[in-house]
Amino acid sequence: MKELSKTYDPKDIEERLYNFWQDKKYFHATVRPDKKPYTIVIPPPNITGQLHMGHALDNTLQDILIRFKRMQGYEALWLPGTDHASIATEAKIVEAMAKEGITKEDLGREKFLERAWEWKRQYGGRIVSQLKKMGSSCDWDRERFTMDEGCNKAVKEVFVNLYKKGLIYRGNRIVNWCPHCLTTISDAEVNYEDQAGHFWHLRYPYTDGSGYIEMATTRPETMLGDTAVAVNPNDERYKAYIGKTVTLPLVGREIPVIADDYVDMEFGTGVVKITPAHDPNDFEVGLRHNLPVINVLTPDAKIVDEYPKYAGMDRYEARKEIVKDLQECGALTEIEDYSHNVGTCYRCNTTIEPRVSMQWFVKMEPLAGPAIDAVKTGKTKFVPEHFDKTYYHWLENIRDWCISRQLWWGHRIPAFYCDCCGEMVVTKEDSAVCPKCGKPMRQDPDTLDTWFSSALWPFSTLGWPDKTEELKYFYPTSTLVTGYDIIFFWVIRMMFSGIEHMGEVPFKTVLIHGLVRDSQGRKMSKSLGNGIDPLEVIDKYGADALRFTLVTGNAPGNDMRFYWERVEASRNFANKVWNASRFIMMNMEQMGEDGKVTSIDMSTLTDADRWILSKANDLVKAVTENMENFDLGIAVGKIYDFIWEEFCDWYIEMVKPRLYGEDMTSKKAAIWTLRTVLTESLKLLHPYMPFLTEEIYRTLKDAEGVMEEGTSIMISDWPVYSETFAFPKEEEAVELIKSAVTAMRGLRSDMNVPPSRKAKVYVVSAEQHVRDIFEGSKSFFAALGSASEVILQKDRDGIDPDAVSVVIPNATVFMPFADLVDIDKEIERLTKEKARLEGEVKRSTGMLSNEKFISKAPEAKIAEEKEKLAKYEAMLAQVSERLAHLAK
RNA sequence: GGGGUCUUAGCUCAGCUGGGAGAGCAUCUGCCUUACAAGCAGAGGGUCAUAGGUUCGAGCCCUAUAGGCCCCACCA
Repeated sequence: MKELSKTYDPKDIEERLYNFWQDKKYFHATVRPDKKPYTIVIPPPNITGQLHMGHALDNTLQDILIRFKRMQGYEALWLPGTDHASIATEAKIVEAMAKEGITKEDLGREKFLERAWEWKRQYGGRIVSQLKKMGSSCDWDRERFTMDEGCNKAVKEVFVNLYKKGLIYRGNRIVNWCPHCLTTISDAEVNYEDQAGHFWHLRYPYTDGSGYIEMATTRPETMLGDTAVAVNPNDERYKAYIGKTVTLPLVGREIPVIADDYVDMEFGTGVVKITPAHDPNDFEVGLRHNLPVINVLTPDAKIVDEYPKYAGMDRYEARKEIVKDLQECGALTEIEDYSHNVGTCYRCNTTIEPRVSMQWFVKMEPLAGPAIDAVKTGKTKFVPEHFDKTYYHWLENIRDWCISRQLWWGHRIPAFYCDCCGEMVVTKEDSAVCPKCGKPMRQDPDTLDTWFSSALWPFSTLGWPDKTEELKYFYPTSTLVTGYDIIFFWVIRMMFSGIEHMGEVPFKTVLIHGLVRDSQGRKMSKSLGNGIDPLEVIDKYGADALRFTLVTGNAPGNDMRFYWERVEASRNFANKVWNASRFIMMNMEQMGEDGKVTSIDMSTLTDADRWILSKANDLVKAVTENMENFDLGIAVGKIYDFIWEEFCDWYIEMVKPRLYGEDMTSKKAAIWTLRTVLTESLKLLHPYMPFLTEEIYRTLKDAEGVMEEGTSIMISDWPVYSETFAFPKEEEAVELIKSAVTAMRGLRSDMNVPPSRKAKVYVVSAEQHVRDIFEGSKSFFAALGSASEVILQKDRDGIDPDAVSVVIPNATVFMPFADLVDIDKEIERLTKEKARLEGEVKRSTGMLSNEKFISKAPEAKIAEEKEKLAKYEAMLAQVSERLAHLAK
């Protein structure tokens, strides 16, 4: 048998076991019609990314579920992969190239893509190897990439399908434009933040010279593109002016005063300048009134050449100039401080610029409806449930999704144009010939939003559009695990895509988790520099400790704070398990062949054995239920409590006298029980702490002499609750003794009697069965209660009348160490105890004499309360009697 | 403006279908007891934000209030 070190050291164990699992193909899942599938697809991390705490949490949860289900006998597939992350990746590559002094354009599309793929080869593997360090049991044979051939095929299929159905269209619309990334971004990719700005009050003169109309703007530079001034049709102040024209200062353009409901009479002067090219609302107003759209900005947000005075100026520079000029010509009347909401690019934080351009869109309304219904009818459930409200709210207010991006890294839009006649063809083919003029067509230069391919992830990774066996077997997937921050980006898009293309929801449950924050509750971020590197945690405390920390005491959907102290506590628990196992195996070894006892005559089991077996049995039931309900934090808490308190602090201590004794039958029963309970506990703990449990499990199997080359806890059977191991009577018996021990320890502590000072202990009970319980557990009762001898009696005969005592239900325990005891202190103790019991009796009596309680409460509850009352009354009587005696 | 969520021990958080308030850390007191001092045995510490309501019974359900956080939203 292997020697186990005194403390658990994860360092040399983790990599070895991970390789062992991989070599044995234990992570691999195949189509097996005889088994039920359980499927999770990983939220693919960006290839540019490094493992952070968010990944660590997300992947820990997935691994727990997949390991649990695998042990339960499901064909458990955890399908991994990475995301090409078009904007993020392209930005990084462009940045790297900038350092070499070259631009995308210098390189050209083809060469740039070569570079990008090279980048992917270089960094795509990094995040994968980091996931492996977490212990993630992904089926790496099925690893995918959102831009691999299969995903590309799926993307083209979907695009063409939706286009044919009229759900994808091309249009000249106002979109969110990032002047830094030089691409459109979707509504979901815009972050809004409050920015301090100004309100510039302007007056435009009526062309007929009849005065001025006043309004305010936060973006004076856009006035160059104004094509109207709008008022509310019901606004009495301006009714007379509707239809007149004003002359745009600096520009000299004559523009109309129009009436539109959009204008709020109450706000400002009730007049709004309309710039259709640079404001989404103004664009809408422009459409309603047929206003010209005059673009004044270049893609990188500089003033266009049409305005020579400002041409080439950056939008903010131009703002200063224009404000100055407006002031000079008297059009600017006032500057007011004003804080307003400004949209920024979620990638680079640049203030976005609404811009009118020709883009591709997905028509959302027909897709959103079925996605809403799927959750309403329970086909897909959110855990916790309340996230369905967020989901509905988003889908109910969704706007068309702009999917074209002016980037090179991504899936190219499968549309082709004829430069000759303007014909357009949408096709899955790589090239097209104009059906009208027979000339080769030019493919759309744009690529698709990254999320367009992520949306197909649950089925594209299983082979769709081909009708593969995998797709049939593993789809729909079982559980999606992700953070609440990407419900909008990803979850809803997978939902409508799955429903639309597969005819079935992509997953049955969405398990939502929160954010891992720093110890002060702040978001971990690069700019704050407060991020904790999961790899550093693994290096210092082991992957198991990290995983344990991330799930303990956390409820689904809630954020958590990261504390090193908590990792330390987790590490301590790992060490506890390690040492308990070490203790058991040391004893097995000492017993030689007898230590390998593989079967047991149940009749040789003691009350203590039955008690812990029964407790373990209960635990199996509770943990399994909790895990099936995704209450992983609760489940792991129960495992922790059981192992540390019941098993280590109680059972192992109870069993020591037997292990150190001579009675081989009793020893065997003890060893068998220890081993059985340990094995069950390890299995329950395995999804949370895979490395530790595997290492112990294999060592234990070795000690039992049943180790085979492929022996592994991860493919062992999940424990099942069994009536055979339900021992309610023994549970009760041992709980009684535990309460006696606890009471005696408390008394010794109060009286300052050290455990080394042993004493005779008398257990007095009129009831035979109580004396029997103590008789059966004498050996460990003495050990745990620091007794030199335990004497069972019906009454107090022969016991030192001044002996201190504790009262438990139906018995009094006397410890005669008179010389050590302060009688006044003892009286004080008993008086306190008496008061407590009187309180209990009062409460219980009150409840039971309440007629409404008796008539309305469930019977079991009433019976339970009656039992309690009887118990407390008996204890109270004993305490009172002791007190009366001592008072004399 | 709309929606969500939180408020429980000194700190960070659990508390699953309503039935006598829990953990970890911290604090205090004893213990190097041959698995573990990363440990063992004790102890202190809470009007479960506030006010109503439903109920035999509320930390949990309902309503309002206060404060914190988050998301969504076109007020120029």
